[in-house]
Formats: sequence, structure tokens, C-alpha cells
Amino acid sequence: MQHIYIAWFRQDLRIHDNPMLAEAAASGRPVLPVFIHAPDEAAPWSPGGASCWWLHHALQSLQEKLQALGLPLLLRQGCSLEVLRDLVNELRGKGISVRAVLSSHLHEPRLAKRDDDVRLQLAGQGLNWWQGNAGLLLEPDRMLNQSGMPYRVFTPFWNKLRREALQPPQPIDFAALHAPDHVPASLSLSELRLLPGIGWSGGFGARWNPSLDGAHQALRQFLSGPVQHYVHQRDLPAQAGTSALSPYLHFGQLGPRQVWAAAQAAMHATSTTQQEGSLAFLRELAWREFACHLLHHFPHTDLQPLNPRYAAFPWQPDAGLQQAWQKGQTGYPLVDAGMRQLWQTGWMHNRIRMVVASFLVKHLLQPWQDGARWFWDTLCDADLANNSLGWQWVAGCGADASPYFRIFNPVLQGEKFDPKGDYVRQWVPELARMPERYIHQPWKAPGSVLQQAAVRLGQDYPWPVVEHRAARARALKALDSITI
DNA sequence: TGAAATGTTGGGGCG
DNA sequence: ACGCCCCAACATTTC
Repeated sequence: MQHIYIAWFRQDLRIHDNPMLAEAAASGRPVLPVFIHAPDEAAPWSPGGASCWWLHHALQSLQEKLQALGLPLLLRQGCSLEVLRDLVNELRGKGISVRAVLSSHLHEPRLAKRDDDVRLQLAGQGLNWWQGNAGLLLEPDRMLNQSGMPYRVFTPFWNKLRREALQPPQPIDFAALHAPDHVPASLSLSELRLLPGIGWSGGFGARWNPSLDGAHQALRQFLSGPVQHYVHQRDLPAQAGTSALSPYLHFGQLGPRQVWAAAQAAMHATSTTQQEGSLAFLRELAWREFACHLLHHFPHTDLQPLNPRYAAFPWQPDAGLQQAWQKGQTGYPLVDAGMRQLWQTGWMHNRIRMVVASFLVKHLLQPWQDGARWFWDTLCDADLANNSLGWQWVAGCGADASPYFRIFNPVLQGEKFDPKGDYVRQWVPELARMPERYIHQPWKAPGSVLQQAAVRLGQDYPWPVVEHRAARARALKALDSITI
């Protein structure tokens, strides 16, 4: 009888720096890699359309890499526990005994709970359960303050993290990996039906290379150039100044240890700007870590404000306003540019995420949960921890939150970070001919300027859905109602 | 990882 | 030469 391991892939869709593969290689046992598509088990946060598009390509890439190692990647769908049980039974019929199921910790509360249930059920059948850490620099239970409590403020969290001796990725003896004598049947990738209907994600392919090679290429490319000017350029949405590694990190095509180690190595470079840039980038990686830890410690914060006072905030849900925001038809060029970039590429520049989120929550008084839902459905880097933390941060109700009265002025943000209007012109083509001076506030432009730019407000491009000063005053008044 | 309102300062024009 | 006013420019506080 052959004794094997099942390597259950989830959000660790990579070969290198994958602890379960290291474990399998070290054991010398045959290993059967499996991916189970079970979107319902994450409900209400089943992956959105953009995420599924990415997942499809990530699986394809992983399948190719495993194949090169002589391993299959079995694709199945349905209830995770049932699929695993079926596999165990089928293999037993072929004289193969599954000794253990290997995987990596998941940090979304529902999935962690699902894993716990699976672990208990499998234990009942005498199967061992082994989990490693593929997704975080440090497990949440190792990052507590001096009173043994989780950090709620980023800066002390960051100060602790950067002083930790983080383990660099360990090389894996890939030659030791081999498949079992019998490999059960797999679904084809297309049978998982991850790709959306024709048309919608057309722009994604032009923007992204969602493969494992693409992941490493993106990391190398970022660290060999843009990171040098990261401190300032990351705020300019018209530039490729950010790393754009978020989707790779979400699906585990890159692990945080790999990224951390690579950026650390770049910090030994001689130039000061490179060092500062690398440090600023590590800090962003620490925000990702902070978000995961917070959702782990406060598992209700995907739907409920961390600060309970905000449960009584007088939101004014309005489907029409939300739709204008989603479609990029608010009349504020920077906001609309961001929302259209999101729709067309499954991604939005980080600074613009803050601007559009602030606009929805403060100018339009829409619940942050509705904004989070839209991001969830349209971002290909949608990550529950980052998304929840980010929205709560903007809304003022989360950990280390931006004070509620910190209200972005979309015109000033535009003039400051997109001074020439290049970003707006790219994503809001109907404003392409507007001169710099009015690109962020076309309603201020004289009739002759509008005419020359071929813009008829209310027809080619909307009037602002709210007036900034009034909206700002209304938001501050709404805040009063929960702070008195 | 704001913005706006308000306060302060200092240079220059001018009587 | 001096005081007065205006108003950038910058700093502080308030939302």
C-alpha cells in the first residue's frame, strides 16, 4: 500500500516558498496536488467576477508549473469536505492510503472555520492535518503588544514587525516531489466556469499577466526601477509608480516572505532614494499584514464597523447615487477616472481608491459596506482583509482610522496628484480635450472652453452629482449625530 | 496617507 | 522716516 499526501492548494497558488510542498518534499512521500472550487463556502464573500478571471489564469499557470515537476493539479468543485473524502475513498480503492492533507492557513474567518470543520471531520477518518504559513510574514498570534493584545494602531505594529528577524524563503527540493501511482480524474479548467461572459473582462488581458512568471517578472521589474522613486511616484496615478503586486499576493502567486526578502535585498543598494523607496514599500507590505491580523482578531469587521459608535451613523442609501459612482458618472473627473479604471482593468491606483472611497462615504453618505461590496466584485486583487480595513479606514470607523472629518476634495487631489490631467484623460476620454486648468472641474470652465473641448455638460459628461462644499458640510453634520 | 478657516508675519506701496 | 494698509506666504486650529 502506497502512503501519500494531498496538497490542498487555496490561496497559495505557487511552487516556491510553499511550505506544504516543502513538507511533502522533505517527507519523500508521493503528493497529490488538488484545488477545489467551492465559492459558496466563502459566502457572503464568494469571489467576484474579476477575482475569478484571475483565479482561472493562476490555476492554469500553477498547473503548468506542477506539470513541469511531474505533478498533476487535480481540479474539483463542490463541498470541500466531500471532495476530499471522495478522493480518499477513490485512492483507497486503488491501494493508496492518504496519510495527511497538507495546506496553508487561511485568514478569512469563514474559510478558517471551514478548515477547522474539515480538519475535525477528516480526523474522524484517521487522517492527519498539517498546515503551514504561506500567506503572512508572521502568524497573528505572534504579533501582540506588551499587554498581549492585538495592535489596533499601525505605527507600533510596523515598528515591531520591522524589528522581527523574518525567515527568508527556504529552498525546496523539487526533485524529491513525485506523484502517486494512481491519479484520480480531474475536471478541466474550463469546467470550473471561472471566466466571465464574453466582453466584460476584455481589458484585463491587456493590463495583466496573471501567471506565475508574470508575478516574478512584476516583482523584478518593480524592484529594478520604480521602487527608487516610490516615495513620491506612488501617489501619481498616471505613472506606473506602484508595485501592482496585490493580485499576485492575494492568490499567493507571490508570498509575502519572497517579496519582503527581495525588497530587503534592494535596500542594500547604495542609493539613498532606493533605500527610502524600499522601506516605504515594505511599509505597504506591513499594511497588508496588519489588515490580515485585524480581520483575524476582529472577525466581524468585514461587515460591522470596528468602532461600534459608527453602527448608528445616519447613512442615506441611494441606489441612483451608488450607480453613478459605480459607472464613473459622478461629474468629478478624478473619481470617475478611478471608477472606470477599476471596471476596465480590475484594479485601481491606491491613492484614487482613497479618493473614490472618501467620495462615496462622505460626499454621498453611502454605507462603506456598499462600496466594499462593489470593490469586492470588480477588483481582481479583492482581498477581504485589505478591503475591509481600507474601507473602514476611509470611513473613519476602523483601526487607526483616518478621522472622519478628513474629507478628500476631489478637485484638489486631482490638481495635486494628477496635475496635467493625464490620468483623467486616459480613463474619461470625453474630457480628453479639456485644458489642464479645468480638467478637474469642468463645470468651472467658460462656455467657450467647453465648446472648444467638445464637452456639453449634462450630455457628454455629467454635472457634479453633489456640490463639494455642501456635501462636505452635510458629512460633518452627520458625524456630529454620532459623536455628541 | 486633508482641507478650510483662521492667525501671524513681513515686505512693499503709499501718503 | 514713519505709520498704515494690503496681501502673499506661512503657521496654526478647526472641522
